[in-house]
Amino acid sequence: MKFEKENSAGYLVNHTARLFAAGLQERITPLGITIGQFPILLELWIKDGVTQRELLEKLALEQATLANTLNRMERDGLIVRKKHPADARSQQIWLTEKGQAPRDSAYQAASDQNEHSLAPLSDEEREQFLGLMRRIINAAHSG
Amino acid sequence: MKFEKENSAGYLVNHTARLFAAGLQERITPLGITIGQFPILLELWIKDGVTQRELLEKLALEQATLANTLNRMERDGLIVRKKHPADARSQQIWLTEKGQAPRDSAYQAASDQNEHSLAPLSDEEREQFLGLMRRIINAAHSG
DNA sequence: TGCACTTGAATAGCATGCTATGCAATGATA
DNA sequence: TATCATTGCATAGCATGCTATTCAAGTGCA
Repeated sequence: MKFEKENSAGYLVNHTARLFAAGLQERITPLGITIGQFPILLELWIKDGVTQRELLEKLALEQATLANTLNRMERDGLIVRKKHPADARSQQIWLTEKGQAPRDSAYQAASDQNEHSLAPLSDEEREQFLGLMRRIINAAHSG
Repeated sequence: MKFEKENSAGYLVNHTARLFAAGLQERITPLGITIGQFPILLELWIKDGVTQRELLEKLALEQATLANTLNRMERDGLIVRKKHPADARSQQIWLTEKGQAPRDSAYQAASDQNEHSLAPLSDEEREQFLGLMRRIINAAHSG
């Protein structure tokens, strides 16, 4: 039997993901944010003042991963947690000024990185690529 | 300005990679190996007795990442490091019986996971998917 | 030969992400 | 109302992967 990693979807997708991550990392480090914080910030830039649970519903992360990343974001001054008025177990998560500021630059950085990594693909191929991944993800979550 | 993560290649590829990783993890845990060890084992199953540097050339990893994972593999009894006869700085990395044993089951596990994750795609689409990723990776390494 | 440069590898320190566990607040129910 | 289950979250502990640093051993050259 044999197995070639270069023909393995799992290996290739892992490698590809690390390339994207490294590129984005480099672009957003100057903004004072990190790649793990990025998806969380994307949600908070749409709507903050939410609970961790509400945030979790929009993110493909485990609860513990989110809690840990929020800890680092609070440490870094990007967010604050405030008492929830109706439920003492939970807190509302608010962006600070420092968390709000990098929004547009971060959007731009992510767009630039996507453009850079996808440079070898035509527009049609880029759409194919996104579509294939969406189908893989949907299938994983349903079956 | 706005930015939707579900339309971002970087976000989707990260999510997809985590799905593959989680699935493979589950399949190979019973074999006593982990997903980080997997690519290294693939190379050692082809040829062991090599130096860390030779191994590194075949893997898309940083030197420190490889050294750390090899440490855990040694701790877990999958490999042994033996003195290199000609260069005291380096060592030869050999698979133990425990490192050799899971080979065929591991190949099968990875194939099964690929098959499972790619289930929603036709054969042609799977080839497209692999081809697109190879082009992204190649472009990243050359430009 | 002696000294500087390079190479091979280990380590420190960190972020990301996971599972498992703990715990307090809330809710439901007898 | 007292009890038990559920919920929301934090923490411990780990693997993976990165950058930066260190260090010993080898190499090259004056």
